[in-house]
Amino acid sequence: MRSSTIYDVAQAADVSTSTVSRAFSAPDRVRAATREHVLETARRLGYQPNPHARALVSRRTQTVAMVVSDITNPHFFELIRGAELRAKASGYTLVLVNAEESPRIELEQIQRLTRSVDGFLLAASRQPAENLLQLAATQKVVVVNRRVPGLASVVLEHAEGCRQMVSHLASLGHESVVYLAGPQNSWMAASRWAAIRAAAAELGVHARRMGPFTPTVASGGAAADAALTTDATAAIAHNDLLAIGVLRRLADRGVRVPADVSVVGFDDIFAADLCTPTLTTLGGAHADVGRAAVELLLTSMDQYREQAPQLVVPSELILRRSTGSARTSDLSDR
Amino acid sequence: MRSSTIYDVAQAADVSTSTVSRAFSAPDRVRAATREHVLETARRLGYQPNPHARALVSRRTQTVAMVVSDITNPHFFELIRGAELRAKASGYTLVLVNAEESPRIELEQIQRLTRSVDGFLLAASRQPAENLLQLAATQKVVVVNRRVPGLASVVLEHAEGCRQMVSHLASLGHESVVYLAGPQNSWMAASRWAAIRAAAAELGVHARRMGPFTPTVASGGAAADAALTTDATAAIAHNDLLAIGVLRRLADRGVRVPADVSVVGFDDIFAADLCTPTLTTLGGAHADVGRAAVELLLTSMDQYREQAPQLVVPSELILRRSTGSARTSDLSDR
DNA sequence: CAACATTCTGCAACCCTTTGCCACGCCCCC
DNA sequence: GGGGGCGTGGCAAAGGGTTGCAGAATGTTG
Repeated sequence: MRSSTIYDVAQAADVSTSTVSRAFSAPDRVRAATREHVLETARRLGYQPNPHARALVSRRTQTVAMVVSDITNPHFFELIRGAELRAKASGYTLVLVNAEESPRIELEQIQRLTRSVDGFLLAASRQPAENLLQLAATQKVVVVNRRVPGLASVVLEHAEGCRQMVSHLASLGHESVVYLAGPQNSWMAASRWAAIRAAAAELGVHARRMGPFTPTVASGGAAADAALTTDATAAIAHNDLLAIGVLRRLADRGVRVPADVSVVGFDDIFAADLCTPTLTTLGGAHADVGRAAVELLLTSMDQYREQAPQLVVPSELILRRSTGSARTSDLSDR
Repeated sequence: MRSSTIYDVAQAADVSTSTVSRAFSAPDRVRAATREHVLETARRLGYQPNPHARALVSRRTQTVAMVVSDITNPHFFELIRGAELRAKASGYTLVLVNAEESPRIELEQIQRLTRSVDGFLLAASRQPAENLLQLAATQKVVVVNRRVPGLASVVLEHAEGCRQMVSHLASLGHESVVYLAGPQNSWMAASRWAAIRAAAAELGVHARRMGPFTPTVASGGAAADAALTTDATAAIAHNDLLAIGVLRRLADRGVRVPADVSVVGFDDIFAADLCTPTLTTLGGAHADVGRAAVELLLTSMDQYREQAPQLVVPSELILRRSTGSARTSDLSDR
């Protein structure tokens, strides 16, 4: 039972295929009465345009790809959800691609899809900037939670957020903090460290960086141990997963949080409000980030922009139980 | 800069387009030397077949769609991940579709995609069985965590799991349990209740069902309150999200878990090990479920099967802190 | 009513591959 | 030496739309 084509509709409506085509994709190029008649016939025949035939000539696939560095990171869920919803609202389909934290896989997957999608959303891309620029020369690209000069981007605000974070710790008496850094090639990791360092300097707090660490719960053990080799009274983990891993390890080692050490994370994932103690973290409307990114991508498809827009979605410091006053005595004296 | 087509390659390699096509998709229809030459030329020209042109005639898109009832449910993460990985391994792309817990949206999205994908993975579908059968008449379909006579399916074992769960509670002295049910149209909810009821009857435990509840943390409040209107000493929540909501509400109301009430969930989501108390739950290798589902779908595409296979992936009862001995006195006496 | 402008609509080429069918050359065998 | 079979490769027809161009129909104006 072959499904009906544009020919069937044309024949049934007694017009040419071009008229049928236009009735759908250029409604004002055909008289209202004719259009109605065609659409009605199409409906009656259950006609649905074949997306591949359409894509073949129009070079529009009505599909966008979202590449995430690690699909298992809960932080991306909201991002994906926002993007999916927004895409659907414009009749676009979202293809999800997992880079598995590997720049090579990321690139391979992108190559593979260049012909089948209209554009890419690159979330937390691990590619060097030049690769991205090169890609953007032939594809529509929006980078998410990363900024690359010349590329459209959406990031969750974090410079000011980091400042607030350090300031929050400073006000609790912390004089030495450690940043447990994310992956080497993560723009976010570098950017956060820069913001933390600047804020620390300004507030007279000593800040150091350790790592890099893979942003997973499993890596939290090593991160916690590293943090404990320092005199820092507060640890800022690259993300909530890492922070939760740190909390676990500290509990195992009998270090009290926040009495002995304060811990903060980034992302405000669902679990941050469940772990013990609950986690102070820099959150924000991740779904909005995803939504905005798709929006940027879609508008960039049908209008040329002199300058690539760089959007910033506000963040919010969520205070929970993992931060408290700095301990006054040395940890080893306890 | 138009990218190179099969014509360019054919011309450069001095063969016909059919030979180029066959060099790629039917390697043994062309002499080894010719094939090498063609492939080399293609490589040199950076030729990549246009997936749409290919799909148009071959009717194969190398894409499968996965429809989930709610993309924000962490339980699906592993499922999605397993499916994505398996699909990628066979050169397939995974399209993710969110049904937002709405049967209507679910159906619309499926319709929209019928022409652009080779098959559907329907996870926790909320459609009535007849809709699914009808869909399966024209599309390749594998249902996940649901069983429909006549359709290929993969489910995480839960009948035996529910038995273990009830048995675990019975051994702790619980004589009355309540099942806080999932959505009305969820096959899983019905199936779990049947298993729980059977096990309870067998073990001499009183079981009742309340609900339905939307399987979210937010609904946990109502579910907990409902549970407290009964004399049940243990609550089995439809999934971990609901269970976590229940835990929260119980804590707010000063009901101790597990001293006063035991709580168990399903899925073993990441957060189940983080909440307070940690949650006893029926877990399993969800990624395997996703993997198996894709596998079933892919094999069903190139080989006819008399009988639709129904796979069952083993589950595992994870004992944590939310279950303990049944209280001996009435809750209101406390 | 003629001349011209404006909408509509149809023709036909094109988008890029796949694939059924046929032709060719070669080897083998009788 | 002629015929059959097999391994290769080419021809050309899809596959289902979109779109530039031009002709037809309709409307406007003087």
